[in-house]
Amino acid sequence: MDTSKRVRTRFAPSPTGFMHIGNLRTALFAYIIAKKYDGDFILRIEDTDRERYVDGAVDKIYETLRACGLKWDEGPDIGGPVGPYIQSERMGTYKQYAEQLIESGHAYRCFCTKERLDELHRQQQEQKVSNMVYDRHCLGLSEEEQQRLLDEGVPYVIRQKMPTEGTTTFKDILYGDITVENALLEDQILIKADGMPTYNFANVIDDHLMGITHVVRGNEYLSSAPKYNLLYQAFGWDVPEYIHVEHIMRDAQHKLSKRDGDAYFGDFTDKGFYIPAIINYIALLGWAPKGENEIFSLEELVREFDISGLSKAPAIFDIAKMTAINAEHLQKRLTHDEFKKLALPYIRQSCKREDIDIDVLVDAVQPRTKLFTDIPEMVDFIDKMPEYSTELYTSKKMKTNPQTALEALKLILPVLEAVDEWNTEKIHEAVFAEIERVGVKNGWMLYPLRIALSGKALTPGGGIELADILGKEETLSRINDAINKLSE
RNA sequence: GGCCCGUUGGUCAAGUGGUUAAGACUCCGCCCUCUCACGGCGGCUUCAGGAGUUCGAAUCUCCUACGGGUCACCA
Repeated sequence: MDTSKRVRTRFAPSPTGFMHIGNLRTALFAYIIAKKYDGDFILRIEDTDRERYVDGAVDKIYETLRACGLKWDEGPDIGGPVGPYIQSERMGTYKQYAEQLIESGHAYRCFCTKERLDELHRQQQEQKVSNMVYDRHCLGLSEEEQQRLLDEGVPYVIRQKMPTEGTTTFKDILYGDITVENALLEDQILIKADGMPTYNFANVIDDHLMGITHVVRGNEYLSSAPKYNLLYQAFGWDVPEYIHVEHIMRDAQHKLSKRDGDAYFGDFTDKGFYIPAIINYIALLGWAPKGENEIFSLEELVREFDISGLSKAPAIFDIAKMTAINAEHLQKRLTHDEFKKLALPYIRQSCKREDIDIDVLVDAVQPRTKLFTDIPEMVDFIDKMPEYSTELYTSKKMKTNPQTALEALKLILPVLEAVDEWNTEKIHEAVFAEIERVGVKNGWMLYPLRIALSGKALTPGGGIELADILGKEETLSRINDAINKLSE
């Protein structure tokens, strides 16, 4: 990879809806590469297709990129030296360059109607033509004929004139040199009948004018890349370096699509994923770090990234792995305060009580949270003791059952009543003194306590932690209730 | 169908002619333990197939198979 010039990459989405996770990953790699080499990351909106334009989609792009921390150095909202950064505002430019190509003999006007093109296509299919390309009907038009059609106001497109012989080679950093026969290349449309440029043309013009040095894009553009090279050559411009990244798949046969309900960025935040973890995971899809660690913040990704770690094969999306990465971030990377801030809204979904020790609760919840959405169910027993069966007191391993539980709770009640300073340490001290005095195993005493305070088989923390969270009054009250329940 | 690209365990993947073929996730056991989780230990499972080149191939070459991409006045 050539980094002798200032590196400039771009993310060039079309405002056609939500942010696909594969698209976001392309943006991520473009961002990382720019930042890795202290370069610029540019945002350009490709809105040349008026049919597919969706209102609000541009805002969605800004919003998602910002949420992910992919800060752009130049873009439609903040401007920059090579704007405008919205293609629909650059119309004159494209037309002008296309005309230039006509004059230099690299392009020509085509007046073919949609009907003729459809018919041509139908015939080619019928005859099983292997290389179905435009038949260059309008290339043979005389000057006079062209002028006549122009005068009549017949709509036309501008097509690129491909060489009929030889080969074209382009270079991709990942794939190396790829060579194709020029005869196989179609005379692709550069300017549409409505005057708008096609993606294929606008891209080349903008990437050049904006000084893009490295084009990071989806693998679906790999086969059209030779045509771009020919365009660059026709203009006498330097060709940028390409990095085509493979798709993210649902399984070996299918790309991740909206049908699966988990193709868009928003789908994952809705499911309780933490944004830096999403970024971390998608970076790992199709890229492998040098070392063994795979938990990274965005800044660390920039530091660790190396182009040689990129994969040429499609990667299958694995929600289980993403969940594990998410858990790592939540449990290990976040401080108590950071986690508290993010988790509180989820805690409050099912736990409204204010008279509990929230910090102890947060500490209990954090190491057990894989997804934020796990939290409400985890803490719902705090507001209200759930209905539960006394069979919960039975544990083979702890050697407990409803009878021993009643015994244990009766012993523990006065001990807890006597605790003055209500915190985990003091409660622990008092309870363990009692355990020692009675001469029983920890579990024999503590397991029943946990059940009595929660009514659940699984809880965030053991009996002592729960007691601390609930406070002295509530703890004693719940133990009394349990004793009554077990006495029946 | 033509052209282009790819193929290491269930998944992500390291590996660039000589390795007991890393690591992570998943799953299963065991340990730790006041449940679960965490943590620790261990296990299952991999070079798509076939020819070559070579003393030696997951690594190089060719063929086959399979998969993906592309063949729009969409991007």
